[in-house]
Amino acid sequence: MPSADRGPRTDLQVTVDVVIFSIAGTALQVLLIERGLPPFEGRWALPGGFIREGEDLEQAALRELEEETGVRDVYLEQLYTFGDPQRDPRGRVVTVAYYALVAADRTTLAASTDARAARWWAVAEHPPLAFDHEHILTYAVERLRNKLEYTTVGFQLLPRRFTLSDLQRLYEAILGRPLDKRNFRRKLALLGILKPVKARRAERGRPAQLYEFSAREFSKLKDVGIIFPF
Amino acid sequence: MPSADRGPRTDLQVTVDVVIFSIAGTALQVLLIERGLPPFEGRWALPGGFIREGEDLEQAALRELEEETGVRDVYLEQLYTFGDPQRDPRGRVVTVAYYALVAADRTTLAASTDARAARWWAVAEHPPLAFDHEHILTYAVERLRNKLEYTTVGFQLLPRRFTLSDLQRLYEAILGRPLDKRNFRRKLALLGILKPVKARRAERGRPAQLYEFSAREFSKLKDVGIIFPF
DNA sequence: TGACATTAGTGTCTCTCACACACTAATATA
DNA sequence: TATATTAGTGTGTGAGAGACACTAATGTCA
Repeated sequence: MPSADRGPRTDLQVTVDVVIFSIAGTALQVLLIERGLPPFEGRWALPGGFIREGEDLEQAALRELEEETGVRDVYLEQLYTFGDPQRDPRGRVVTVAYYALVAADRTTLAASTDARAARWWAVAEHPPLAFDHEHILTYAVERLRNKLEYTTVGFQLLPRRFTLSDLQRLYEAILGRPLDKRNFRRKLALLGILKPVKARRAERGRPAQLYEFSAREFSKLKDVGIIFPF
Repeated sequence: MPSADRGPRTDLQVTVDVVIFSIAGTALQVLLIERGLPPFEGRWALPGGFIREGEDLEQAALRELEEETGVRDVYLEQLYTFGDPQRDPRGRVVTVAYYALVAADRTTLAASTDARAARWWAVAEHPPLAFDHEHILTYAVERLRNKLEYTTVGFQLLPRRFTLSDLQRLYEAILGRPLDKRNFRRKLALLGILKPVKARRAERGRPAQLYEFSAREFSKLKDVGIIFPF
């Protein structure tokens, strides 16, 4: 905390940047915005902006998220704070990065009343990014992968009802490696946090059982400190 | 990133606070500073201060660390960024919290040329803290516990040479629960990252073999993605 | 000098979980 | 009715986690 050190500085800004993830088919997607102003005009960047008066950091991140996607109650987690003095050519800008997980069916890509272009990119094929956003994105993907292995955050990326194959594809997309179907399903069954609903879904091939995530059962597990072991 | 949003704000500060851990005997310790100025005059607080011009966040944390303890090359990790608008009565102050691990034998508690009182407190018995520092400390302890279970950060808290009992006491102090001696030693042996040195240490009872941490062997493990499984 | 207190050091068994692995079932369509 | 496509199911093996109790080496004190 401030002591009788040297005085505070004033030419300094704090922003919040949000890495918004979603899933499309078999690929992990990230929402990017094409910058309309210098610096990095025309380059793509993570959505973000200055924090406002009286606004908590997480509130600011939620606001950015809602502005871009129209959704509100999604998974959001603080990622890391980047403060390299050179990271923004305009001056000293410290940014607090968050990442968010948005279910594919809920995202409406907030009508671009905003003049800026915003679109989803497959993480594996995204364009060059402005500022140090490449770094932030890489870090977010890494964190997401780790979290996936010992929590259930991944469920946030699926619609309310989904098949076990959906879930497995999700995990494979994020982890970037194939998983064994039987082992995957066995672990899931062991956890007992999915409940089958009275509906099936047929697209091609044999129809698949639909499931819902059972927050009830899950909270029981959390109480006992059990986590999601993929 | 800044867009054509509303303009930046100027009455805003960024500080860095550092939770500095050490081990004394059987208890986890944290370094606190008694505040000499309002707000919270007379209260104890985490060491910290404003970031300086052209100074990276981590540099700022290292500087605070060195000012208080005189040590430089220690384990330091960014913890979390706290930005509640009410957290500092003087105005909007966003703080980036770090935590550091300092070996007991290296800490010299930098001669208090500084007028401020600084001392180690057992985490379990620390006094009330200023600002939201109680919250930060709690979070740091939690993080340290987690890290301890899947990395080797804990070694940073011991002197270069130590006994297996020292190491076990360290783990028990941080985790707050007893560990089985044989299981503990077996896992350690399996990792193969400790090398015995030609010396033993006797205080009371049977003299104990001294060990050193083998960074060589450890880096081999890291390459393969193996981690410390306590 | 021998009993005692104190700390260091050592193996085995059981159970759970991770991982490898291949076939049958249900539907749509040609 | 054959074929393509996706869903669904069980077992065996190996590694590691956790429970558990005695012997060894030293210092101290009667």
